[in-house]
Amino acid sequence: MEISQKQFQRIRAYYKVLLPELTDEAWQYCCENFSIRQVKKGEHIVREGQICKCVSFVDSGMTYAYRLHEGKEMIIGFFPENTYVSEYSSFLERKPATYFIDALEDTVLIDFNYEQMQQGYNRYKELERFGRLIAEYLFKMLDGRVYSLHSLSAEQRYTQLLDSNPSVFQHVPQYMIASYLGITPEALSRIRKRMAS
Amino acid sequence: MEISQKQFQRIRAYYKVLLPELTDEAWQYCCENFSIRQVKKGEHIVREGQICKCVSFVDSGMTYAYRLHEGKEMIIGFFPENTYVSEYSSFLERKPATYFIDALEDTVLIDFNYEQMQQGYNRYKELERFGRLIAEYLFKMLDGRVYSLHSLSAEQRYTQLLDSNPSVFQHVPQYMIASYLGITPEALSRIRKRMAS
DNA sequence: ATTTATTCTTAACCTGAATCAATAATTGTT
DNA sequence: AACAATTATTGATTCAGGTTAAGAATAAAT
Repeated sequence: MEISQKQFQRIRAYYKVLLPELTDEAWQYCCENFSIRQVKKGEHIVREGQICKCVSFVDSGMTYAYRLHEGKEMIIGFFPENTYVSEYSSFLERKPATYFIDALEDTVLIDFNYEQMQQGYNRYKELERFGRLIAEYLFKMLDGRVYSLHSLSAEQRYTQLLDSNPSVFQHVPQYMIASYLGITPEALSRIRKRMAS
Repeated sequence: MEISQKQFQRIRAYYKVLLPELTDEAWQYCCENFSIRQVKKGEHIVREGQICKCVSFVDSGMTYAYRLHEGKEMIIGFFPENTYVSEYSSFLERKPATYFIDALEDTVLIDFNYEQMQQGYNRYKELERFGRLIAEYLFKMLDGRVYSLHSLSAEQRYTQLLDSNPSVFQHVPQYMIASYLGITPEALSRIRKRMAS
């Protein structure tokens, strides 16, 4: 599918945040190797058990990752517009994904697949660096998540999410947020009630 | 302080696990820029509030990371011999560390500081790659930790640690393991009792 | 607009782990 | 060996959050 000039611009802007020194040459390589993917609400983007083949930029829409655990959906995270999403451990190690990634709304993804990225790393020093910066960025995300799950109470985790990522509440039903926070929908409802009064 | 030839060999072996293509030239650069540090039991390696200046290879001994939270030590992780330890978010962003890293036993560290690493990244494509692989490695560690804290019960987390990292139990008092698991020492004691019978 | 499905709330009760408090077992020290 | 200090266990009590079950509020579909 075609990628519009506007989309290219947007992605490039996001690249530049991480990597100001991106050259036209390396960018050209990226442009030639992106591929675009449209996913309907409720469809899988990554399937548990299959190797995750790419890192995807969420151009528009909303995605989330979840794991089936003892019959329940445990929600790992939300990845809105203008973020990168991937089952990164599966992607890195070429092993079956341990969780799903689905579209919560109709979503447009821009994919960069494993082989293309590895080739990019080999050809362009800056892309190698981009790979490092992506990994470092993802590390920092998880670092905050570990802190939150390890040291904060359910209520503190909720308030922290409200502060740090309020837009999620516009897109995601409350029972999913509860699962993300590691509590039941009932518990979240009670926390909200307690905080309102 | 001097680094022995034996120590160099050991570290190189650990580099090669992540990065088989390490050349002699890049390795030479590393050797010239390592510095060695001896830390006594109970001493700080990284202090909360100060910028973490290096990534350290634990050549011998035992280290652990913990955060002071509401008056209590929350133990983030254990880093034994032959692993890398750092307050990596602080290191990456040049901002004050949010937790401590201490020596649990007399420990020998081999430090690679920020400026040296950045310079290495610029000079040697392979070191840039090494930086990426380190970040990816740390990502995978945290990914498992998030899964454990989010989806497993205290007892499951304990059994998982027993399976995946039994050597920790030789070096670390039980109350620290409890904190790492996110429970009290009393709760861990009860879990052990329950499992024994 | 009415029905149907989904999501959210509330209440009663249950459970795993926290807290408080005391004792037992280790480990370290002189 | 005797003492002090640290670490681990056990019991009684409390509490956050889970479970079950029902009803209220939204949203979606015909």
